[in-house]
Amino acid sequence: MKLTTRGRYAVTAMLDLAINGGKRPVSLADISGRQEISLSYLEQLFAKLRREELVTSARGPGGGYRLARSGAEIFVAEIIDAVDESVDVTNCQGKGNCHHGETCLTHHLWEDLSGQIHDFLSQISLGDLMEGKGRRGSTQQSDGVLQTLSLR
Amino acid sequence: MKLTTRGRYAVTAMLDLAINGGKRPVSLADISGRQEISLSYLEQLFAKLRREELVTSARGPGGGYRLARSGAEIFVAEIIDAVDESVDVTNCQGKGNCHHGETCLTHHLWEDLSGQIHDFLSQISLGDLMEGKGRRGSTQQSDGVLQTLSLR
DNA sequence: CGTATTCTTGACTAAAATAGTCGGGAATAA
DNA sequence: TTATTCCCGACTATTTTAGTCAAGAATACG
Repeated sequence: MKLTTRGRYAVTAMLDLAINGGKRPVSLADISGRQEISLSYLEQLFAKLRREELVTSARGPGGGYRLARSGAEIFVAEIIDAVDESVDVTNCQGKGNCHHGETCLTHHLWEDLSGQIHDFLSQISLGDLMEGKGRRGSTQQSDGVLQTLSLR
Repeated sequence: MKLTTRGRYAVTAMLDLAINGGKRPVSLADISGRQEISLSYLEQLFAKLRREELVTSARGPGGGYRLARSGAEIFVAEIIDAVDESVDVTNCQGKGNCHHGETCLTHHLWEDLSGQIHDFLSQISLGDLMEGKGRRGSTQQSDGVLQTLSLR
């Protein structure tokens, strides 16, 4: 799991799609204009999002992209995974140069930690973000993880 | 909040320090050897960790670094914040070029999301990682957030 | 049919971040 | 006094990010 501006762009664009996409598909030019992301960069991102079947496309005038599923069924982790190939934690794996097992220990711990972040982001959907459930300090009632973490 | 290999290096190094640091300080050369991180790169990271008062240093033979507090009081988020300056989400802020408020909306949502990740990592200490509490699928009992997220 | 629109693809480039190098210094334990 | 270790700044190579460009394919619409 990696968390960079590219992932942010992808989540933002998908959120734009969730918000502005009704019956008609949304063109990348529209998203580009609203979110101030360059068109060609969006093209690259959406090529990956389409490959991972998070969006569907329609060519020609009036065409564009649609969410492949409802916003409630698309999770932030999926979006980030689609555009950000994850880090390789394989520094020492199998090489046997781990003195006293320590090298492998910390690597493994990091793997787990990044796995936890992944699990966490797997529970937040575009729908949640739209409804404001993703907001810290939200006063909404819910017994999910998001509420647990609304600390402020 | 950003999550890159640099942050991983820092967490790994701090974890090494937590594990191998008893009465005596731990030299960067030791960490470099164990974790296979270049010495000079570690120097840069520890300069920042020291500035943020997460570690203390001792010069001369037998010198090195110590955790500034106990592992139970040092949280993953602090470490990552110290070495990874956070992303600037200020693309449109104050510029008034947000058509229909949508641009600001998604930016704000992203800010919140990344804030949640930050909150999440603020609850995991080096001590937790050492004890294995940070492990997914851990069978240990605890009513904290870590347990909530141990999904597998 | 023709044309404008939009996705699709690949190659290329500029800028920034990451990871690492180098060399000189200052403190200090032995 | 010497080896060890932190400390610091400047420099460099590599990778990633972000963006450009150009050509092409599908398709709605007049």
